[in-house]
Amino acid sequence: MTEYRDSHNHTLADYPHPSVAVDTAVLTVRAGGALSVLIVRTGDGWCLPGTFLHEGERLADAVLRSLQVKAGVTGLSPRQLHVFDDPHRDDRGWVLSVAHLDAVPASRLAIDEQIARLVPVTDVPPLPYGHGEIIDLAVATLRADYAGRPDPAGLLPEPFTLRDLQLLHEGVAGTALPRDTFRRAMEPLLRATGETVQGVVGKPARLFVRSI
Amino acid sequence: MTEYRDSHNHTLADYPHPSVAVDTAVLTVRAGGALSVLIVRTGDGWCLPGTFLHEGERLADAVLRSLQVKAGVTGLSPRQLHVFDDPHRDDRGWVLSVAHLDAVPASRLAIDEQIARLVPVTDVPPLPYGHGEIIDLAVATLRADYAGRPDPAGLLPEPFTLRDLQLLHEGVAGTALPRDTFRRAMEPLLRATGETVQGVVGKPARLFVRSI
DNA sequence: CAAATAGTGTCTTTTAGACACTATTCG
DNA sequence: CGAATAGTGTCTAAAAGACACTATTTG
Repeated sequence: MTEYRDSHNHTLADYPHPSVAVDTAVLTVRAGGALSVLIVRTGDGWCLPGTFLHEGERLADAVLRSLQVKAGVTGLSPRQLHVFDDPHRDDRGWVLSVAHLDAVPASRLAIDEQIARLVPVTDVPPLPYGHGEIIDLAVATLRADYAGRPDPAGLLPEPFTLRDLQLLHEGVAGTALPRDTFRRAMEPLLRATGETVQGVVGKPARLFVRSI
Repeated sequence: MTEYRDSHNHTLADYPHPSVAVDTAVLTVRAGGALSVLIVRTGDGWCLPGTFLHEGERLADAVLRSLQVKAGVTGLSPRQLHVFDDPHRDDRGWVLSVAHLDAVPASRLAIDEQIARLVPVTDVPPLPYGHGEIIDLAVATLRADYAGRPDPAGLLPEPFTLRDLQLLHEGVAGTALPRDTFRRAMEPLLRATGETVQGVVGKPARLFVRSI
């Protein structure tokens, strides 16, 4: 096994251990098209949902557990962003916090307005303990993911039209995207179901599913 | 402060805490141009250098401490890659490992061949505990960094010629790069000192320093 | 038909790369 | 001079974007 002995030849049990927490930026695109983040009420203000890691628990499971409690969400795939390790970050003691990103369809968020809110990422109130920084990192990460592939986080229920997909990507990017270029970039990465949307004004759009 | 209470309303002190370790892929480009990684001897085989986090210590400082001991290196800038959190990863108990990347000029590595080796990343022996995966992640991260900017890790002593820079980038990338395209991409991001190399065969090359 | 939306052809601009040419040094 | 290396002009191919055109539906 790895020799984690240091220069004084101490081993695992000799040192006090930190508490480990997870904090998560839950991102979603709301009906209006705004990329938004979930924040929860704490004492006097707001912060990202988080919890302490339980014994023998995986980080991703701790994230899911905290979101289950705070927003009634299940079955997602948290992604690690960064470990915040300033020993004086938390006044209750030595706490490492592992920041996560989780993208969630808005329809799967069951938010109790008393304890949680969904706010546009362009309009986040000041948050304590570097949580604003976590959101910035999460947004940048999600945007990078969406730049090259169609809905990698699966925010859109299948099947969908190219228009649906573009509106979603514009919500994530926070800017308009050129329609023709978007189609040419994304269509090769999709599979047409052969069906079209019925009963709408205009030429019926083809329906697609993610193919890769 | 953040409410890290879970659904059972326990707090910080109620749970056992994990040990936290750091493991580091130290990457460098050797004289021959090969991107290489530092591995250290452990009992029967080899692994990445690592250590346990001491009380109140920052992760980056633990990384630097472990490298000081294992390779006599100081003053670098470790970069977090990923937290490995499988509770059964380490048979001595519950250990979270934060994988890091640190790029180091080969000239600053003081390697005692009895306890450490520098091996090309194309020729890494099988390593235990996911350390091979850490190296893959570190290499991909370093290559992404080097794709767009001149020597972002500062592996090359200033001033340098465009040829020196290209040989370094080719070492990191593991492939040849087109000379003219490389120059046109990098020159705007450098500042010419106005000096040239003296006493070499061929037209004397201009010297540059990183400008951003 | 008008309005609305889907889908595409084509032109321009930009960029990466290929290639070849010129420039300047040493021996 | 020839060998070696530095530096650059120019052509081509590929990609992104602008623009406009055609296609198909509802009302």
